[in-house]
Amino acid sequence: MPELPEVEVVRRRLLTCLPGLVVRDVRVHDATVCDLPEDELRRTIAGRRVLGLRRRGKYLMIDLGEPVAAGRLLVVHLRMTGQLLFRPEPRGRPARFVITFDPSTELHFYDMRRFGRLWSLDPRDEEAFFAALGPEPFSAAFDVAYLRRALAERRAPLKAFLLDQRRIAGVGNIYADEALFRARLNPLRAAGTVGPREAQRLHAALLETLQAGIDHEGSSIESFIDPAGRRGSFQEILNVYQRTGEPCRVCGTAIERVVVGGRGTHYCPRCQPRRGGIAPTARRARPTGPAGKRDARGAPPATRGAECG
DNA sequence: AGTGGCTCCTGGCGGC
DNA sequence: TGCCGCCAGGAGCCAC
Repeated sequence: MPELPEVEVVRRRLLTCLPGLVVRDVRVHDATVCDLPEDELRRTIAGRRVLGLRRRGKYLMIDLGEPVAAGRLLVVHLRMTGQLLFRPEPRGRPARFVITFDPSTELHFYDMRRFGRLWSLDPRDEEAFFAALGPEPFSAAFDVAYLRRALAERRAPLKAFLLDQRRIAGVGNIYADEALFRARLNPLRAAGTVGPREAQRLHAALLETLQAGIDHEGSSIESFIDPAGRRGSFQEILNVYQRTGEPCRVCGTAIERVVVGGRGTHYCPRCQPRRGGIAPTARRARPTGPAGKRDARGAPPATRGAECG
C-alpha cells in the first residue's frame, strides 16, 4: 500500500525525468479515475510544461505551468494498488490513464483495485483541497507539542489515531504498526492515555520509521513498484507488520494480530504491553498465516520500464 | 464533535 | 476440478 514513503519514492523518481517536459496528450481509459471527463482534462493540461513535483501526505502533485499564467495542478492518489510507470511492458489490462509528454515520454497509471484517483485543479483551490489533511510528519508543524495536543483526550485506539489523515498526513497501516512497535506502545491504547515521554517516543518513532521506509525505497508488499519498475526493500526489515505468529525480533514473543478500526494490526504483546487503558472497540482476529505469503500475491515482477520513458 | 462501521474493488486462496 | 465466498485496505460517507 503506498503510504508517505512510497509516494515520496515515486516523487523523487519522477523528479529526475518530468520537469521541463510538456504535456502532449492524456488518455483516460477508466472514467471513474478522474474528476473530469477526458476531453475536459485534456483541455486543462495539454500544452503545459511540468514545473515540479510535490507531495502532501499520500498525494502526489504535478505542478504544470505555461502557457496559461494561472497554471494547473495535477493530483494523484495511488490508494491501494496504484502504480505510475514510465512506458511499461504491455499488460493484460490497459492503464487507467496515460499522459504523454514531449519529448517522447509516457506515464502510465495502473491500478488493479481501481481505488486510485486523479484530479486536475486550479492551483488556487489547492489549500481547500488539502484543508482536512493534518501536518506533514517532516514539517516543523509536526513537533512533539503538536502530537501531544492531537493525542489529548482522544478515546480512539492509538492505531486508529495514526491512520486518521486529519491528525497526521501520510501514515498508513504498515508504518503505523511499525512506528508503534518502535515506540513500544500498544496499538489498542486509547490515544489520550499516552504520557509526555511516550508521546516523545512516538514522535521520534514515526519520523524514524517513515525515513527508514524512504531510505529503503518503500515497501513492496502488495504491488508497489516505482516509476522505473523497481521494488522497495522495507518489507524485508518489518518488525511486526504481517508477521503474525512469528517471533519478535527483540524478545522472541510471537507477534499477535488484532483488528482495529477495521484494519489488521500487528504488535508484540511483550514489547508493547497493554498499559494505560485499552480502547473498547478492538476485537481479536484470526491470524492471516505466515508473513511473506502476501508478498507473493499480487506483487508483480519488477518490469523493465524505461528509466524516463 | 468524535468515533465506528460500511462501501468501493479485485485477485488470490481456502473450503466444499 | 470447479465454484463460491472471504479477505485485504485508503478514504469518503453515514449513523449514533
